[in-house]
Amino acid sequence: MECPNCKLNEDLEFTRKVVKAGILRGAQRYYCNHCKTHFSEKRKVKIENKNSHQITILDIAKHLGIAPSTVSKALNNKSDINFETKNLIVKLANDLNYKPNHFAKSLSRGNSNTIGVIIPNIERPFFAAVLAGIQSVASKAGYSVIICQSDESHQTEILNIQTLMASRVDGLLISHTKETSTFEHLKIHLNKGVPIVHFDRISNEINSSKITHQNKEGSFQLVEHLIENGCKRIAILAGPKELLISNDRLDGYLAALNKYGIP
DNA sequence: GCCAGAGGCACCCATATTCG
DNA sequence: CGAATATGGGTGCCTCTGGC
Repeated sequence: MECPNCKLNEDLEFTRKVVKAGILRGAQRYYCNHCKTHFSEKRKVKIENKNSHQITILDIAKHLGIAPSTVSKALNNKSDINFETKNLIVKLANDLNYKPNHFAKSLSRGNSNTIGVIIPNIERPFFAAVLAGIQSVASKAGYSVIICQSDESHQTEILNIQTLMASRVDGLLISHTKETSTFEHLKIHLNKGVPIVHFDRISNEINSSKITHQNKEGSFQLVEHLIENGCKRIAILAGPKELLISNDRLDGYLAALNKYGIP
């Protein structure tokens, strides 16, 4: 132990002059009577990196005795690198099973290549089909998708948005809960320039992109098509409670039936 | 002087730690 | 207690070196 100011060694005189002065953030604190200053004990063991098992470009660089930036260039097919050096780096990366850290990539690039999706209920076939479509398109574009379920709870929807934004998603696709009537939790992010797209359940209160379908008109055309193709009797199956037909869709069915006088 | 190859530093950002 | 610093991985940009 040595006082950083006096630089005195740990002799008898020194031990008389330095006294323990409590614990500060896990480290022993001392007070030097000679120079009248406080100082902390240096930590002897460096805190291990929790992800130290993961191979990084630094490991590859150290192994080959070159700079990390050279490794980065080699692994990302940049032009200004020697062919043989590049081959050495790529071979070692393969041997060590190197995988890029996506968090660090998003840190430097400012984007995560990830899209957040919030749906009210994953059990509804409609949303399952929408998710399949989103996943397919996003994957082709090189994006990953994080899916959250609000479970028709406004509070859960807010928490989902906070979680997705903390994960630095590049954009958000959302279908609101039935409880949602205020949109401040979305406007904050929209004003910061985060792309937000509403689908299925939309609101005109918020100035975002919207994708919806016309239930009433679509249902009307569906029934009309059946009637014009010879159907005389039409049964409407409501299904289980969670799959009940929406009112506007039912209005469409009934309007078409009334038009053709079919009970 | 020009060019290719390589090195090194700042930056991104949140969090933990250190220090006065 | 607040300010300063370190940490993590990867990239962009600038600088340096050596060969021609």
